[in-house]
Amino acid sequence: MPTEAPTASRRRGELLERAILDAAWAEVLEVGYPKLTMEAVAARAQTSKPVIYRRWRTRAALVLAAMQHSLPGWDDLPDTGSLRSDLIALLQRVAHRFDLVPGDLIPGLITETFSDPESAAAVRAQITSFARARILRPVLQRAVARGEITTTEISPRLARLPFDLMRNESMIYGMPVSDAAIAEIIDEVVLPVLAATPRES
Amino acid sequence: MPTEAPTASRRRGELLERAILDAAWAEVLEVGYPKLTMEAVAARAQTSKPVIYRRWRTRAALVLAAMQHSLPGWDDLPDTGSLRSDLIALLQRVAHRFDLVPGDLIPGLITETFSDPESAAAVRAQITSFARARILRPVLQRAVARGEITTTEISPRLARLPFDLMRNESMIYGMPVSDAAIAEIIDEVVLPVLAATPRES
DNA sequence: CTCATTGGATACGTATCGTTTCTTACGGAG
DNA sequence: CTCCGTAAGAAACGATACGTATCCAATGAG
Repeated sequence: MPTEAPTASRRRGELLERAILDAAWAEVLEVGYPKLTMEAVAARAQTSKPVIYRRWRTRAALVLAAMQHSLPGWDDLPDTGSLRSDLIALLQRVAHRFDLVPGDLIPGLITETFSDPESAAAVRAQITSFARARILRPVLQRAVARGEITTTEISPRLARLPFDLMRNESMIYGMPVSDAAIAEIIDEVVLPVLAATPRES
Repeated sequence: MPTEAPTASRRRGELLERAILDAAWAEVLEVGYPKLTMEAVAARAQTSKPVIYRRWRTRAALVLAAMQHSLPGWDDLPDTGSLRSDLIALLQRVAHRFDLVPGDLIPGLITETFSDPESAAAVRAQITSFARARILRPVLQRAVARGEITTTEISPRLARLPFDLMRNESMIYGMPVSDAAIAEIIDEVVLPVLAATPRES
């Protein structure tokens, strides 16, 4: 009787890959990004360093893949009755998503990919994935239908604005973005600028 | 005749401290934050590791001190004639200040101080030093005098807004913030929200 | 059944860590 | 001018993780 399951059989392909990504994500959650080592990931996944290095050339690439593998997708937001409450619900959902990611991970990835434009772009794409998720769009459409605003055609900058402010808040303070901060962002910045902008004559 | 000046004499106190901070800053500029090693700093400063560790317990503390030691202060902004051009000038100055700091440094410091609240707060204080510098205040005062806005009494959130957006831009893209981005920030966000906000009755 | 592929174990040399030990230069007190 | 406490500086420590090379065996395709 072996004291520990000696790796029932030798894994390959998808199965092995998922095991490594799961191990990497578990390591990030447990020890944080700066203390994550390839050796620890290999040990946790019950494999060896070369197997990992064959697939991901750097720690950053591995962890980015692990993050994409582990984070859930975006569900639709229910209609909460007003633009303001829709926005609150949206940003609270963003905040909850941030909570799934250790606070040192995003800045860590930015730092380590800084001198490699390709990986830096990959990190940036992940960070700004809100844009691709088109998560703001339905909120604006409902607001137009209610007559609260006049158009969904806002500039890219404006569409980014709430998310940029959330990301900034999260990175700077390194803790969950509070409901109070969300309310500030919406009431003092987002709603005023949405109200002011599409006023054509 | 010695091939290299063998450290003319043994330095102490202020002089030594400045030499170390200068060496640390030079290293950051040369190799970037992730590749900066205490040994390299010691070598460049012509001293030894224990001397550094006696003063700063971590790499992050050393580099933060080096940054504070090396960055210039804030000069007053000349009156450029309008709120918009004043804001443009202000954010361009912020952008130039960002250019003095390698793009991987701030996220690197955030990452490494993440699990030590005290150092994290020190980093945060440095990052948000715009607030303490009260650099926005005179711009608003002049705008009030011109009749462009009605009050300088804006909320802390609004006072942070331009800087938060600049910082976000800089961290995400890891390159100098373009004049186009500055113009977007001002024309699509800051000015509209300033115009919309202090409208009482 | 055979064989090319690739997982997995191991070990290598290197780099840097943070600390310890020891010597010696400096500079203030008397 | 001398003495002596303080701190600089050199060297070496064990530890850890790096990224790579080598080797063997399990696997699955044909």
